[in-house]
Amino acid sequence: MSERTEKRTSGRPHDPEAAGAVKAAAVQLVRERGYAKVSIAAIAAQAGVARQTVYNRWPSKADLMLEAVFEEAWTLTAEPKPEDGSGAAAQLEAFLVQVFAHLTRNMDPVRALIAAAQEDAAFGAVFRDKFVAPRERVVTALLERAQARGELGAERDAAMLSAFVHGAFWYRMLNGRRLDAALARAIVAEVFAAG
Amino acid sequence: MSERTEKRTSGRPHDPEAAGAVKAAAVQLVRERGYAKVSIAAIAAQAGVARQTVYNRWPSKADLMLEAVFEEAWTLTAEPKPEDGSGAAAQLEAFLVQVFAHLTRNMDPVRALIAAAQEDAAFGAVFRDKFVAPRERVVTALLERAQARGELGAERDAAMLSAFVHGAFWYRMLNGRRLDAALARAIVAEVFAAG
Amino acid sequence: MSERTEKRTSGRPHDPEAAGAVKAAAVQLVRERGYAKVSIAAIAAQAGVARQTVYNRWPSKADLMLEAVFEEAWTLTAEPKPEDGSGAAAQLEAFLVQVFAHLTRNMDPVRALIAAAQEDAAFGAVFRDKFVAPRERVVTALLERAQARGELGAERDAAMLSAFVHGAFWYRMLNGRRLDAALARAIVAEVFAAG
Amino acid sequence: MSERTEKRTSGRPHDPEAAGAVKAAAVQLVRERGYAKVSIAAIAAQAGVARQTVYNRWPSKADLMLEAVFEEAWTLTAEPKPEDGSGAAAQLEAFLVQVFAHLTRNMDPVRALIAAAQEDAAFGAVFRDKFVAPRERVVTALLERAQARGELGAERDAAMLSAFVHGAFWYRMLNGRRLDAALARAIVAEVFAAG
DNA sequence: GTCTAAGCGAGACGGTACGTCAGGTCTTGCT
DNA sequence: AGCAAGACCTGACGTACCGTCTCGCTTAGAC
Repeated sequence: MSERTEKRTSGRPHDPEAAGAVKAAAVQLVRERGYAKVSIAAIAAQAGVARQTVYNRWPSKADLMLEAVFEEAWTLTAEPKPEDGSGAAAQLEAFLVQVFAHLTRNMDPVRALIAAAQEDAAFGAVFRDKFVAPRERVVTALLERAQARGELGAERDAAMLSAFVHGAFWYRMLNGRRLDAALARAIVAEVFAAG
Repeated sequence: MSERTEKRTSGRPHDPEAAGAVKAAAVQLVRERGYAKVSIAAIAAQAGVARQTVYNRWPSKADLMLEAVFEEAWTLTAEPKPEDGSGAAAQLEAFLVQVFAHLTRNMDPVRALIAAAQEDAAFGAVFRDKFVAPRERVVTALLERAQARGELGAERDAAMLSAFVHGAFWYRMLNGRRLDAALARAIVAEVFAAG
Repeated sequence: MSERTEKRTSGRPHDPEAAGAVKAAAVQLVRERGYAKVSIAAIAAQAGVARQTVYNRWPSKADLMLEAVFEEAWTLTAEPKPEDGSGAAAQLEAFLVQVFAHLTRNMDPVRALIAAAQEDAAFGAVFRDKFVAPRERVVTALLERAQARGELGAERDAAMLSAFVHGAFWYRMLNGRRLDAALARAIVAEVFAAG
Repeated sequence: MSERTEKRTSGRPHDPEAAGAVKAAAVQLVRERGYAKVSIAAIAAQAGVARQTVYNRWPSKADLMLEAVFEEAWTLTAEPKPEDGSGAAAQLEAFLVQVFAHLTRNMDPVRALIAAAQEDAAFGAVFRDKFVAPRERVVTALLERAQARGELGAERDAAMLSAFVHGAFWYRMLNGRRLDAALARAIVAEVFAAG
């Protein structure tokens, strides 16, 4: 995620294990106690690392969390949907099921990250660029393909519908409800309700 | 908002000015600096009130904020939509315009409250009961009336559509976009797209 | 102890039980927890009395304590030593044994009062007038009678010796040692050592 | 006073100036306002140091005071009395004059420390070990040497006399009287009165 | 028998200080 | 030059008391 291209010429290199240990500790502790109750000191201690080492790499707890939680998600959902012959509705449902599964496993950290994005504008921008926007684009592209193939009315606003879709499960998630297959189905049904 | 039925039988009564001053100070400071950068001490100082007085009445900054920001909103949106002869689409749009106006004026505190609801489960429950659920019910009821009058397909899921509607502007708001009349129009258009 | 001569003409009279309950609660709590850890609120609660009622009667915790602890001691030691025919040494020893018994029973409150007298000059003055000076005078008078009867050298400084005597057991007490009959005997022995 | 034998192997070392500044500020403020009216926050501010830094090093105000006030006194009185050929009475008087001078300069902090020792048993123990006991031993040793040289009756109880001596000026000091050369002379006179 | 002054239980109020915690920076010696 | 360790400054937290102040309610002696 942070392939810093500038080569540093001298000095001790970054401990390759440190970053991983910190991220693992961060995710674990957040799942155990919740984001707000985890301090950087606690993460460092859990990782067996000095507190400064955390500061050396991430400017804030939220940035660390973003990297820790979404490393896996990134590769997972960034890949474009393959044209597998199924209809757009089925593709969307499959995508949502996949996303819901990941979110459900990381519910607390994700909610915490969305919260952090509200309170810190700079982090919010990074969060949207790295996490929110790509997913929104995936759905928008999917819907546009559906329109091109006549599966969705050409007069519909694909970008707005994509926001509807994400909004629907954000709203559920942020209000503490479950994200399950039934929800994915219901969302898809409403999106395609008008034929 | 706080129709406390239990009569305080004895003891010095609450200073009626203090609560108002604190809430006013809270709203003002949050608008100026943002929720996270406002301390309870600063609110108390701005209100000309002892810090303990704030703790006497509200268990947390979020609870204070909830009361401070939504006192007005409550009376505003709790009132049932009058049957004014206009169509459901127009009613929904009017409702959304009204809500958007209030949210826009209180954007930062509202985002902060949603964030707080993510980090503190107890507060989240209160927040949902007092603020989220009533608004959701207003829209659900509106859509159900629309179904009863044939303005919306009977097979649609009114509750889910209501979540769509709220989700759409939550998603926008939480990602730092404006809530304007165009959005209200677009939401209504998509909801009623399928006739 | 507080025969306020000014008669109040009207109004509800002081509750006669309140003062007693407060003093009893004060002594009990101090013996249980130590002076510093007892708040006026706790005393009032224990006495089943409003906090203000305590403030109505005593200007400070120390004043309350002084009255609570020494009501009994006052009558006990204020009475002049009877000329009972025994020698001055025996009289002094008897007096010390009596004082030690009372101090031992109220060790913690007494130490707390001496401490309070160090930290609050106004209270210190009262403490000395009401408690310290009378006891010192008793011993001084006793020693002067001893000099008059030739039991103590006329060249000795009775006032200084009295300070020696009190100093000896203050020093012991303030350093957490017991005040027992052996100490009384040793003090008397040294005072009369020079014949 | 604090020969901490454990070597700190790593980590940032204590700021050598901070501790000194804090102790100086503590002594100064106590002399100006009295112990009870000095808060840790005020000491830290006066020293130009963070409040937490004070908590880092001393568990309580009393511990800080003990170290601040008696650093000088420690070296002063811990040194054994040189055998300078003068008599025990003269030696004792010289010692008392020296002690009185130091106490007089630090009257308020010392009284506060004695008070603190009454209210906090743990601190009291430290206070006695570090401050009271050594001084008592100096006098006891002096008196025992006097006995060995026949300047003081062999039948006298040196330890008790030492307690008399200290008790005499504690009693004076704790009752707000001055500690002057006349008192030193009077104490010595009474101790050696019996020859 | 009202009136009225004062005590009382209760508890909010303006304050001050407490001790804790976290964040982020800086300074050691070691690798 | 990164690392482990840890002291440092900053600032907010929530709690505990303090002493004062209002309430509504007794409780008597004065009118």
